[in-house]
Amino acid sequence: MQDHDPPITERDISTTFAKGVAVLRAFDDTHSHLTLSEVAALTGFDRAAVRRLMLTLVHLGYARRDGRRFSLTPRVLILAGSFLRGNRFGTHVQPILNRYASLIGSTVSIAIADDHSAVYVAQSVMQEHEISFGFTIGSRLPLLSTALGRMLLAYGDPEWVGGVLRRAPLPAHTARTLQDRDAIARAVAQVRADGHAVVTAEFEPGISGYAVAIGGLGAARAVIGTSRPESDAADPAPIIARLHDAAREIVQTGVFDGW
Amino acid sequence: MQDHDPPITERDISTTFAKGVAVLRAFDDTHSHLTLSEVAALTGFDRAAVRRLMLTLVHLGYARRDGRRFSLTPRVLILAGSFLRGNRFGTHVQPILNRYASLIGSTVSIAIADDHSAVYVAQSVMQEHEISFGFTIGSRLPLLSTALGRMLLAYGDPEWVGGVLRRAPLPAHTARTLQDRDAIARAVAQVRADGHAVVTAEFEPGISGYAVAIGGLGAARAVIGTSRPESDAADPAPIIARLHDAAREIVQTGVFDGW
DNA sequence: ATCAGTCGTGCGTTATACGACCAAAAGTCA
DNA sequence: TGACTTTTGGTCGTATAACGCACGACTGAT
Repeated sequence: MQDHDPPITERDISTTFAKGVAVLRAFDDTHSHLTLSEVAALTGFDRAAVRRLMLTLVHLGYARRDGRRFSLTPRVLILAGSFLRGNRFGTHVQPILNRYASLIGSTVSIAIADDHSAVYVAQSVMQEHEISFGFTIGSRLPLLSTALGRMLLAYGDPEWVGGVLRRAPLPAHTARTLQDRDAIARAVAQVRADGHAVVTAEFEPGISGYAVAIGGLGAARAVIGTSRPESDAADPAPIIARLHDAAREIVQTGVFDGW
Repeated sequence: MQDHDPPITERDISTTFAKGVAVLRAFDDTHSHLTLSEVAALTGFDRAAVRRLMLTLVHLGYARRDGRRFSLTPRVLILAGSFLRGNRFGTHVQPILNRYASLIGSTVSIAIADDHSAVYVAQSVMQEHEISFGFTIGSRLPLLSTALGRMLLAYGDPEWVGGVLRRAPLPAHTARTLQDRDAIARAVAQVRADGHAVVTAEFEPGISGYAVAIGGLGAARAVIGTSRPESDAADPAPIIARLHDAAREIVQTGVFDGW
């Protein structure tokens, strides 16, 4: 794709390892306790292979088994922890999020694209606010119907974007969810032109989402955004401006540099 | 070890997958940008194998390459995110930590054992406090010289504990770091008897650490603790009591159930 | 230009994945 | 409750893919 460093990566990639990661990822918020057969069904792999891979995860301590059901252990947090530490996430990125969340007055989140979803990978924390709306790190949002998602699409690889626009599921979360894929494509083009995305009530009724890219048109793989009651925001411009400020600061950390 | 569910796991574990995970884990806070040779040296694997595994990670989007150096991408956060969501971490565990941190007046953290270290996997967040002392999720502490570590040892599998007591590195972080392994073993036994650990100035000068187990003697794989200036704490009992309260609440979430 | 270090590749050996089979448990219906 | 069907987990042999080693090319210093 954008791998210009080594000519290309053909098939000197380890399918076994890739499958293992896929097995690990079969566990998400809706599937936290799975049987071997369920994992096999979710990943499309052979049950025998899934069994070996799952037992490997158990052996390494990343999964536990209780009878026939497997689940992940907190040890998987270590996999992310090394990245967080190595990139000074807690000391450099998190404070930026917290600061702008205070300024804006609503929870600020960073998301990246994964499959057909935008996934929260970081979020501001505010002592008072308890929890915004149940969306936390790891939450998945539809790319097509949210501000974060459309911002990711606007700055994403055109080939990938085309595929998502054509094939990604498009459930009508609300009465106002855009159902016309061509219309969504035009909306994404507009987002690209504007440099920011505002989407109202297409995913959660009465909620408007705001998002800008972290980095420039070809360099951005992550987006930052917030959401607030639709009624709140007569003028989105101040919010967008703040988000751009935050994005600029985050770019300077280098954590979200292109990959 | 404690796998009584299936008789035992012998060699129906996938070494390729295990190696891939090890490669992923070669990236920590002190090694965030590595060459193939460095990864090979850190893991002890062949360079060719490391190359395939790294390219696999790049292909999957979990790593990037810049010339000859590889580094992880924020996508690795997704691996943890699914666990966090699936176990309602953000909505159930995190508030407990935050609440008790306010009560106690210092940052509260959860750690698990990994290799010869205790690793932070969760931490309270306090808007005001900015950052406690540079220790964030992913931080590694020596098992032998910290309260969190000795608590993990006190409730850990005896065989594993013996190995750690005998073989784990024991640098003298401060002038007061216990250097006699037998004395540390006795201290760990005392911790097991007490049900809590207090360690003063053995890791950071002027800082006392406090820790209790999350779960009972055989069921605890995680510990919760805090640290504060040595001068603060004439009487550790109230702090320990609070930590026990927090541990009880966290046990009820089931997130840290034995594995 | 030399030299040390690193990366990429081809081939023989080793180990993994796949599919089928069997046993056992779970679910179903009378 | 009983026997039935269905599903699940574990095992075994074989084709296939990955590993490890060695060699050659390249990069970047000194």
